Amino acid sequence: MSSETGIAIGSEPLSASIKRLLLDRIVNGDYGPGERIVESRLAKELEISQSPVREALRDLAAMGMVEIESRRGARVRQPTAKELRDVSEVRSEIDALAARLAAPRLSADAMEELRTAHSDMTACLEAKDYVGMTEADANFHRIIARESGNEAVERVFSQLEPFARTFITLTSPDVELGGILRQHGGILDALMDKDAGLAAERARAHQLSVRDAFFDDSGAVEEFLNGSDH
Amino acid sequence: MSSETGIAIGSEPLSASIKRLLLDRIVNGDYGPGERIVESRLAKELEISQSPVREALRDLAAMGMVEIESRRGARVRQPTAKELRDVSEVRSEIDALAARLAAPRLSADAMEELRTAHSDMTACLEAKDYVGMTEADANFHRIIARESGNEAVERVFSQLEPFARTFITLTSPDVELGGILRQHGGILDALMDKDAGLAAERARAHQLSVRDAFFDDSGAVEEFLNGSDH
DNA sequence: TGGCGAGGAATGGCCGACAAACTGCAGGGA
DNA sequence: TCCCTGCAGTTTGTCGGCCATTCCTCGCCA
Repeated sequence: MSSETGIAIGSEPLSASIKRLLLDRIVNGDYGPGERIVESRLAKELEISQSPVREALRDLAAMGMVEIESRRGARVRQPTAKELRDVSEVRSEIDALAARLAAPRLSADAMEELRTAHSDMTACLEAKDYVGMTEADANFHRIIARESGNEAVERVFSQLEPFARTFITLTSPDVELGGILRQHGGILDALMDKDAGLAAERARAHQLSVRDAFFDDSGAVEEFLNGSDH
Repeated sequence: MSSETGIAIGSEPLSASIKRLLLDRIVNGDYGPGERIVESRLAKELEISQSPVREALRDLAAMGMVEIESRRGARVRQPTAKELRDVSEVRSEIDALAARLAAPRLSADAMEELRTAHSDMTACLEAKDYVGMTEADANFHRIIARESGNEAVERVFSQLEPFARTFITLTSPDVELGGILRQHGGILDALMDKDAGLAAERARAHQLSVRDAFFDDSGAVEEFLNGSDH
């Protein structure tokens, strides 16, 4: 389960719960691209005040998931195909750096985590559980980012990661997911061999192949390409 | 002038003005590292309500300039030397990517901007105007990021850039600033030759040399290294 | 003497309300 | 017919206030 209607989780601030709720709705496509999110309306729907909603929207704007124009409100950011490519391109460098840094310092525990994430993903693919697969996929890369020991890498990664989720949600059946798994396997192998250079190169190639998928495999994404090119 | 006491600028939201004000105070060192920023106190000082202050703090937290703990308030983030190194390392990849992408598509206007930023920086160095120099420095790199045509590069860059300013503020007289200028010159030349590979390599080397400055040149920063190394 | 719990002050989180700003539309004049 | 102007509805940005939690101090008890 990801999230139903319930919001409160323990003593966590309301705004954080709302942020997660909105993120879920966005990456799952409940909110259409470009759709407007009205603070007061959402507040009424959730039976809370405007303030926490406002804060959640600000956080999402900082992540780039929504766009806020002064005095004109927030709307779900529709990443153009170009932007998703842009993000993948940056990810190719970030993930390569992460892999290079992580390789020599991977603990046995972390390797175990990576193997688990990888087999989770394999299982999800066989079960055709694409949502679960995106989560496992994100997890795989997140572990590497964390194990890089570089806080800036972690932060940048977590900012860019939601875009990847949007991608897979949009293109799920079209993309050759088995290829992603194989690439992950290659990265995993290189990391276990503590071959930093190879791991970095494979991580980079992986993201670049994701980038290129936006052209070839996905008709669904292409329709977003509305004059964003110069 | 950067900002005095006045806050309002045109019809811009209050929170944005406050954000700039706080950023100024932080990078200029008016707020000590780790110092607490109390919402109600600041609101009273500026004779406004809590809400815009709160929002500004949230924005700064998203940038990593302050740290907010739930129910425990905000404090100025003190980047450890390790973290500044981390950021520089990420920047080395981001800036290299930016330079590589920008090289083949640089317009004449953009090149002119770059030359201007470079000579501004030179002038500031001669005038020993270190604050102006940080601004010109930031500008130089920002132009390249913008001209990369990759929105994700731009966004990530703008998130990481304030850390660099902290760096120079902290280390101003200690670092061999002339070296930075020479490196900028090298990047500029490569860009004008539209040599993407060379520009990228020089941009990367530039940031890595910044990273290494945290060890050699600055005693002021070293005191922050409190067990953050593993 | 030292640890521990009660009590008070400080402060963040959330609320409900309101004014200013923006949007869209209708009506009048060129 | 087209553009400018005024009006009404909607929504943001800001306000002031209240409650709950956290932090700190002080007195109690072992």
